[in-house]
Amino acid sequence: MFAEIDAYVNRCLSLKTSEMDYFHSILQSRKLEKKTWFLREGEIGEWEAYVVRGCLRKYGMDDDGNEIILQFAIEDWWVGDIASYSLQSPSQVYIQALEDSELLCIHHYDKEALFARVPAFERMFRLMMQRSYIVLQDRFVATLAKPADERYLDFLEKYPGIAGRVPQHYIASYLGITPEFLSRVRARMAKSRK
Amino acid sequence: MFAEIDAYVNRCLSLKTSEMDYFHSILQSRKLEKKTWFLREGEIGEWEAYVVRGCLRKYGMDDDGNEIILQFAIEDWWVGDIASYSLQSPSQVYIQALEDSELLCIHHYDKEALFARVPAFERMFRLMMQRSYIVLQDRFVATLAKPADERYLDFLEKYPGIAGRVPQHYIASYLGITPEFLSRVRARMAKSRK
DNA sequence: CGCGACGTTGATTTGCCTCAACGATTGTGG
DNA sequence: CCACAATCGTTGAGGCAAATCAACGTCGCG
Repeated sequence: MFAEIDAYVNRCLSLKTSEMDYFHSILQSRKLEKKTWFLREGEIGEWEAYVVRGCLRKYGMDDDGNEIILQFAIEDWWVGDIASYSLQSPSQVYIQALEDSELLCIHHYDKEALFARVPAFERMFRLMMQRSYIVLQDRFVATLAKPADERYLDFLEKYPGIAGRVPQHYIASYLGITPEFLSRVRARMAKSRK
Repeated sequence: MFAEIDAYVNRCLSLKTSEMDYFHSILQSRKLEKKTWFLREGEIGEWEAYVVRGCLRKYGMDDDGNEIILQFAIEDWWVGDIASYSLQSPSQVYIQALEDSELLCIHHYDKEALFARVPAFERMFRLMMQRSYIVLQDRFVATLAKPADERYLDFLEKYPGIAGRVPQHYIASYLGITPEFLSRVRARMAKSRK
């Protein structure tokens, strides 16, 4: 049950058994059915989750009611609304399972207690935030600087595991384009490859 | 000399005098003249900087040679290329002073040593990364979801201190539009306000 | 079977870009 | 202190990438 997350932790830290045991003791296992929500807009993001199995999406709504996908989370990723979680303020995003999923969840309070008791975990979550930031910045630059077809190819290359796993219109949203336009991009690409 | 950064630290941590002294001992004061670079593309980002006084911009280049502004850094902000700094790999961005500036710089190795000696600093930099991530995510969503004129108004409201301080075409770049288009946006707004 | 979720395609529109020319301001060397 | 060059902002004409709106085919599934 803890095999995957332990490997994740050990990639960043080296801990005593007792510290690892404490970490395990605050994790809560949870199963999430396809199409159910882990977090809804307006709720306080009290939980952060490590994905053991499955696939989720984090998304927000713009003023016209269009969804904007902020993140896909598959195995070995963390997902949560950092803004809401850290400020304990109402969330502006939704987090929803796209497949039946298995999570290990950590509560805000338990995380703070964890930091107090095993400060090394500050490091793990710092490194996690750093990686998230780098990924987001790359994506931001690409969205401004590259046309949609290149961004689509980049996505296929970077996340081959996700592309075949989620509906196409979610990928369009992740890329910052409409489903219709992604369809045209693909049609154009298929034609030019012949 | 350390007044501002000490206040920054004390907002996150409470430290002993000896720990603070050690922190001071690894900081290196540096002045940067207007239009000179703190970091250039291709260099390794060995330094991270706290801005005591002045104003800098961090920017990348797209394939057509257009600049994309990733961040403005004024007083009480940190600036550095996290990707290059944490991976010690060649930077893809430039960091340049827009005014004569005064920085407190910390070297990659000294930061690691600091973490080893005073683990509480992991917390400070974790919180810093979190805030940066939240800001970037907001900006990303706005760039996808809102038209340029709204983003411009948001910017004026959010960073009144920056808007009057840097050339307009840098703000355009920050907003993800061309200088010409920002000029038109402003013209339109001035007309409709009459 | 019938219905909803999904992808495709066509016609039209639009937000923003490109290129180009032009004043105004700033800064700088002689 | 002036002359000249950058730098900066504005404006116009034309173009393009992507959005919008709408219709239609196709699956998977209760």
